[in-house]
Amino acid sequence: MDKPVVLLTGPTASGKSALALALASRLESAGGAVIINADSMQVYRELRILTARPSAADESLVPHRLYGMRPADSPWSVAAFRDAAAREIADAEGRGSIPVLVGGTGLYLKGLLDGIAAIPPIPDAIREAARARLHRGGPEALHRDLAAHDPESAATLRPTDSQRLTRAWEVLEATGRSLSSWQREAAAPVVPRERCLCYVVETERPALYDRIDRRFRKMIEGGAVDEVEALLAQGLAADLPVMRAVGVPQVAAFLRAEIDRETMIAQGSQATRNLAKRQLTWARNQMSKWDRIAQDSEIAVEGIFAKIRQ
RNA sequence: GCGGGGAUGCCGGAAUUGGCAGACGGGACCGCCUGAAAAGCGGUUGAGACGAGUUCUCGUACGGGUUCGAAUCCCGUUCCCCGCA
Repeated sequence: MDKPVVLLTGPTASGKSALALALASRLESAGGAVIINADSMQVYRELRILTARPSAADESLVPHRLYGMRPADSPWSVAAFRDAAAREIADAEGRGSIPVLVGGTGLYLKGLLDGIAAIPPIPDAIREAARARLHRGGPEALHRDLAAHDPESAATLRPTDSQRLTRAWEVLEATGRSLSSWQREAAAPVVPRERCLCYVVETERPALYDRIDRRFRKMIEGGAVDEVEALLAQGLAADLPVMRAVGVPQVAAFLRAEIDRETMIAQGSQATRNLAKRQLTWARNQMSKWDRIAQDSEIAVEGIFAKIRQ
């Protein structure tokens, strides 16, 4: 029988990475494991501290893939992840290792299990034109324009949802087809669900929020400000995904002397808690069938290990 | 002690200067999610009651008063801030 693929998720600061590391170490005797990043921000090379990426020491213990391999000016995406993860999973299995995908980006994991519409890449010029249109007329105007040319997609989007409206517009412009029609087509899963062992790390919310607060402060004390300063020194476009990583806007405001250090820490912690809240909502509703595992690594690791040996 | 200013949901703060208190923002909670997802977006949120909704009662530090009507005006009390002693 095929070896399983392990998927591990949970809110930020829930201890996913440590759990993955413990599990991968435990799997040494069973052919080994490869940890594959399913997080939208830990891919960016420039942000190790702020994204709580596994340390170099951790990476030396067990093979880690898709971490810090993307320069800040090259946007990652769910489609890029799907393709890269498919390669990494196949590669790991080719060597008899068990792929362990870890990350808090629910959409990426969904893309892996359910697939994603086969929309071709959109040329940069069209993407930029769509954004320019948004900035010129605002989301309501974009919604009206979209409704005139693609009523089906427009009907599914709120006039305030600037991001999805822009996406629908650029897809229509580039492909001549409605985003809705693309999304109606059956998408191909990367891994069949039957082969996956899917886990959500369970957390107590007050304790999680507390851990988030302490961790963000520690990030700042541990060099996050320098990290962002170096990133900003590259003079990249402000709308790149990496610029929206939790902490980057807050540290940037501090560097511009708009807020003081404590305000930066308070706002960064707050943004992280807001993220965790959204991740919890996603897990509760989109991953309701996934197994829940305790934060305690020993128990969790043994539970997953036993399941793999079956 | 004297003079001046202030006290409004969990928080910051609105309220045409006597006319629907709590706008707007934040937080919290609930939810949406197909190539930016650590993103983007929606809902609820003063308290209580019942027949459960276009319902009723209470509610702007506390106690009185004026008025058809008070967060707003008057008197007293408490606390906070600023200035002077």
